[in-house]
Amino acid sequence: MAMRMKIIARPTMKDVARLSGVAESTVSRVLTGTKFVAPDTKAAVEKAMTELHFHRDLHASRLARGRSDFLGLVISNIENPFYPLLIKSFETAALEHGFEVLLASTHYDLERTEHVFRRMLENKAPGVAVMSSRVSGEMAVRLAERGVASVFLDSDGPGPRKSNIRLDYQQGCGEAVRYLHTLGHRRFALIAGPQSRASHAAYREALERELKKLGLKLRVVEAQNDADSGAAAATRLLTLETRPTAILCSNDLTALGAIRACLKCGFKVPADVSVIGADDVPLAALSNPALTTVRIPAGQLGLLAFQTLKQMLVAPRRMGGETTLQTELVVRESAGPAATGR
Amino acid sequence: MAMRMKIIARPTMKDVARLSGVAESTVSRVLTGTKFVAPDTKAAVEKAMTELHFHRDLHASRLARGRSDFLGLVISNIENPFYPLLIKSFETAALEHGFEVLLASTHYDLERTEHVFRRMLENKAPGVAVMSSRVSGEMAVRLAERGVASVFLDSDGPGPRKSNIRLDYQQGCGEAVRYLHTLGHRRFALIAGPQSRASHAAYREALERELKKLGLKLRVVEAQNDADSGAAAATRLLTLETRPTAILCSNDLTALGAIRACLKCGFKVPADVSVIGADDVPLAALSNPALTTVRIPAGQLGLLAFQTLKQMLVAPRRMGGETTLQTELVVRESAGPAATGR
DNA sequence: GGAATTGGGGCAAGCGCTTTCACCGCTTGC
DNA sequence: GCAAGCGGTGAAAGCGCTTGCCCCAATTCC
Repeated sequence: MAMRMKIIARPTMKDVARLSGVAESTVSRVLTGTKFVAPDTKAAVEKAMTELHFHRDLHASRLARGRSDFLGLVISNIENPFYPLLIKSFETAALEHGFEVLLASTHYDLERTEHVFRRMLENKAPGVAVMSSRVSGEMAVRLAERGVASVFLDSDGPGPRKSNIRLDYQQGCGEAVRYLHTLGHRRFALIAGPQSRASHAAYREALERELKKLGLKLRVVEAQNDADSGAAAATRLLTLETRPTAILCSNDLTALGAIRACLKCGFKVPADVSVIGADDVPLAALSNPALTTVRIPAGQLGLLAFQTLKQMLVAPRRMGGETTLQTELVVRESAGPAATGR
Repeated sequence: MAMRMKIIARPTMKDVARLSGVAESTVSRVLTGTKFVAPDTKAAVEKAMTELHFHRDLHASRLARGRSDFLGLVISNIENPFYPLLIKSFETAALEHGFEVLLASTHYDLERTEHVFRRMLENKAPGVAVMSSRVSGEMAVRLAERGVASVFLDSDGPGPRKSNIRLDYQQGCGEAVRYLHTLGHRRFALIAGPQSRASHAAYREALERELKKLGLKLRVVEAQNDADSGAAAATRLLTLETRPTAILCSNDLTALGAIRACLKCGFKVPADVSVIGADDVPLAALSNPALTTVRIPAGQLGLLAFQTLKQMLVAPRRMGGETTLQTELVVRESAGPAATGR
């Protein structure tokens, strides 16, 4: 005689409780580990769970618990190759500590940004990391009002329940400028990202400050953050009467575009013109010539963002703090000795 | 006299209902739009909501509703530059249709994969897209058993509640082989990804089939999916007695590594040796020489995955289907006329 | 003009879990 | 020997929302 199997489509804790002959509360306790349960009771419950293919319902759990295990991670656009490593390290750290990650992109769009933050609130995320530089600080206030901790990147400092991570471009820019100077470069240009974004403006200022120390000027051309725009900007620079021998870019994509433009115009890189990027995107090392660049440690950034958030969750209703992350020059092949003459 | 403001930390629907003088059910109805509500009632409710800064609790909503609006998107590793565009298009489509995306990476790790799928179940995702080729088909069964629809990439065909998207490498490989043949190439090599993964094996077979039509053989070297491994493989190929004039790669990263290795060994690309990649990663166009490659339309893939899932959600408890996505050769600079002699 | 329909909205029973409180049977302290 | 303490478990009250059902008034129909 075949066993009469009662197959339950979506078994609940009640089913598990009944099958193992305990109360629901006990099942809950072995599930969450919040209280000690006698070994054989526990074993019986676990047996019943596997038998029924039980999976707890996290929505119910989060509702009853009153808070969720989601951490928000807000970025601007996942296609920016700077993000994947950041996301990965944030996610890994979060997972290890029992959080889930709620990833959302703003696409630099106001409406979408609004939507993203509403989503964070509606999902009751206890904390959110905003790793996009173009989100107004007002969002931090709105989050804080609802008790949500936040950590921003390159925003205007910490606030209540809001921390900030500052990127120190000075270090990396200094290294880059001195490196180029040693190689004999005297005419510097920057293909800058949109100056409306704080981080791009900061990068430019860091560069200018370093050059000033050497009594040198910086020629700035503004561009978008993509390769085409970088190529166009480079072309403009190369047709100048006194063209620069060193071109810095606020971004690796722009730099890659600039290099292509140089080659297309008949200038060798780095023999005729040196190009330095910023970010140290994974593929920077693979292009030809391999890109010399000012590295922003994306992996560390993701980890730091998580840790900062975690800390704020432990110490509720307190002011956030500020941490600084260093940048550094990564020397590869796209910069070399300055060409003599012009 | 100052108004006595009753500030509620986390207002609930009950608060909104009380303030606007209606029942909770009515508030719910204006929130979800499931039933018509008279304009002025609606206005009153909305006014109360903004006044209280009300945000609905999605966990409660999902519990009451009995299902969630999460769609799972399982990838292997977000650092693979093939994914960002795929993720973006999937996410955009999902968002437009009122879904949320639950992104998860397997990292080719069994334990982590297990965790990922449990997470999908626990979050009651009604459907999940598995865009990683190394997830066993058993997962589809486990999902289907719980009524979860799934769509896989390059798996072993459709099944109950499981659809499949097949990448047709034949088209792109054919174009690549004929293109190279026309350019005079006769000695072909493939730097193949691990043959244990179905998609890599399929790529190799497609290539061999096309070459057979021309009476040519393919020399295969196996490598990992990264640039270093590609470089090593290329170096091996170049030191062969009869070295190939055309090197195909099952992946752009490998190809980029291979090109660097060629240059390092003193071979010009494409003058001395032609290299063709696969995927068409965003930065393929930016390297030097710009990479000629067999494109896998990541954007279309993401969209298709969503649409397939959506369709299965509409038609419950039915078999899934299979769709094929074409690949195509994108001609850029890394392949050229075969060098004469050897 | 009375009956039948209909649109708008209230009531209340859950959704599946967590957690407080209470309880039971035992060991421990004096 | 009795009170107190304690480890293990159960009963039940929610968590904040959705939704089936019902009701009331205002229409519409004969």
